[in-house]
Amino acid sequence: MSNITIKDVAKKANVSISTVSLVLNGKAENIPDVTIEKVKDACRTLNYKRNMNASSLKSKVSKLAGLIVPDLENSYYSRVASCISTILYERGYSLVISSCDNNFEKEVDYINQMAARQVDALFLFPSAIGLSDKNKPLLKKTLDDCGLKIIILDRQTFLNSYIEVVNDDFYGATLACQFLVNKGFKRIACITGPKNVSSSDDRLAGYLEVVKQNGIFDESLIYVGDYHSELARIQARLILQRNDVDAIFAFNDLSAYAVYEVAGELNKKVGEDIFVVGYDNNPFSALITPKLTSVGQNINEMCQIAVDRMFDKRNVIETIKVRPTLVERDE
Amino acid sequence: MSNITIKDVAKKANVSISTVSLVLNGKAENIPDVTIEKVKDACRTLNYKRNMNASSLKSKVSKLAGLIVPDLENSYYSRVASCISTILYERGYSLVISSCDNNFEKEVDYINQMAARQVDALFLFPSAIGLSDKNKPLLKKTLDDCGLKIIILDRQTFLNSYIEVVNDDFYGATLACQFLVNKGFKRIACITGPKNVSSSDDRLAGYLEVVKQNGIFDESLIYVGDYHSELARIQARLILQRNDVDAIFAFNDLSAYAVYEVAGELNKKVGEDIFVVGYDNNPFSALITPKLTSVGQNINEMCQIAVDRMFDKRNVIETIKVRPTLVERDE
DNA sequence: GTGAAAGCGCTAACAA
DNA sequence: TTGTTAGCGCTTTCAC
Repeated sequence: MSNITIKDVAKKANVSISTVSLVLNGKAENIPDVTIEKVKDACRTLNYKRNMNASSLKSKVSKLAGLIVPDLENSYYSRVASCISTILYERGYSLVISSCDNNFEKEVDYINQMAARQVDALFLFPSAIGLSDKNKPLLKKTLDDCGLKIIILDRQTFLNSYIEVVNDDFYGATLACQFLVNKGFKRIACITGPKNVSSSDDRLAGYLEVVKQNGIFDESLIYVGDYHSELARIQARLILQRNDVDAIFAFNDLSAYAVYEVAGELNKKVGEDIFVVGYDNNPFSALITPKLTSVGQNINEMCQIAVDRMFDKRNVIETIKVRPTLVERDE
Repeated sequence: MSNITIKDVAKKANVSISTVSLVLNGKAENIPDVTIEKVKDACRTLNYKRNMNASSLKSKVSKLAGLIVPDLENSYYSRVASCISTILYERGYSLVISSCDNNFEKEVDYINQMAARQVDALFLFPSAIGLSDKNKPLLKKTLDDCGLKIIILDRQTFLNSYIEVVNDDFYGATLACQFLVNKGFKRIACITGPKNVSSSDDRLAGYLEVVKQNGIFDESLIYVGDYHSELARIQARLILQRNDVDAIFAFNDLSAYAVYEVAGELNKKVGEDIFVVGYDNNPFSALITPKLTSVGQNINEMCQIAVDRMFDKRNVIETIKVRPTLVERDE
């Protein structure tokens, strides 16, 4: 830690402390260019480093935002983290990122930590466990008490107290399903996510909407998954062994990969014997053969909206739905 | 922002400010339990939130660490970020994570920003561009001037001024190559990374060591890649069309995936007609068929060592090499 | 064991 | 236009 302060700079440049502060904060409209230069020179020669803690203590603006995600190792969240960080960088903000690892205690802890750090806004991707009936009240209390500007992302919480920027999962599912219908498939199975998780419930609603509208609904074609590989493999095997299914709408890409795997074992060819569409647009989907068509959340758009809301002084409490896009690939 | 301060807590609990501070910092050895309880109660009822900025301004300890990576979207770095964050959480530290997106200006900027934030330590994964002959001097100057405790990760910088925790790429390559030799392969090609990037150079040295020692060296089996898919596909095609190659050591998993892809196009079967080993142990390698055997950097070990060094007051400047492991899979 | 008080580095209102 | 000054909320000696 350097101990060169604004005071040293002022002395070196032969100006007052407040002049230095003004220059440093770009509020130097009324200060002659020569003075500005003198100050900047002094900063450079002294190798002055600004102390944001002191500045934020006084000004109540930390130029720091917080991001809490359920699992940073998940590529979806790391893409989001990267995206928010990039957008904030343009505005001179840094980002504290915490991954609660789907642990509710940690989630609450991190929210409080963010408050202690005086972040100017907190972007929260609520974990599924935090949104469970059991934990939701404490989550709400923590959020209310922390006094931060909260922007909820990804999942609709129905807490009705915060700005929410969520994915339109219903719409995304209709996109995927309609795509399959347009290809002429009539026997379209799906591998869902866990029950009572809103993303999966919404995707299922979208699926039902399309199959029913097209008169090809068959309840036995709905296979409940949990977004993980093991169960998806089991369900994929059951589906493929039926021999009466044309296409599968997997509610996430990981489940779609399981279909690829099981198809290989059963000597079926994805893209010929069975057609698959995924959800999430995981980067790997472009690497497998055949490349997987997948519904892609518009991460950039979501993050951009979220950051815009962070700086929006009006602070309107509302839920904004971001529509995903179907990324068509090989098949 | 709540405006309840330590002062309010003191008043509420009928004790002095310093008593509250002592309790809050766990330095309350000489304070009776009743008093401690009174303070804690007051904090709870007032919903007091500690202001870390003020605390760190005074105490010179921010309980904040910084991490700068070249690209957070890359799963390797997001795994690292998650790992360091988890380890630091145990010690009550938060982590500011910045992704410089392989942009050197941003990298320098972020280093200075971390200094301004008074982080207690900075973990830096230097970008390739930052380590180029052109930029290295400025990188060093920035690092020296920032006055932070620096811990370089991943790549050896040869700056000789900082603690470095790097991957032993030479060793990892010998592991991969020896594995192929043990399987009885004699015609082992490789797809390297970019020239003059130390990780690739070291892996090549490891490859050469093993093939030469086993008398199966053939210069024409070395195919220069760049860690990206496009070039890897071109090289993979050339290799497979030779029809005299048993096995391929791809210097990263992405290049290995390209071999899978091209093999499919040429109607060759990975695991039968051609054997592949990768490097990086990308999570996706467990999902493709056949599952890819890959050299895995020991991320946990690397991060643990790095964090240990952060708290090591002796501050010995040295380079620690972390040995990777071969993760054997399907083939 | 507890309290008073100085001051960390900075900002901003006010004065000159 | 520039300088003086009073804190921001907290830690930490040093008295009591």
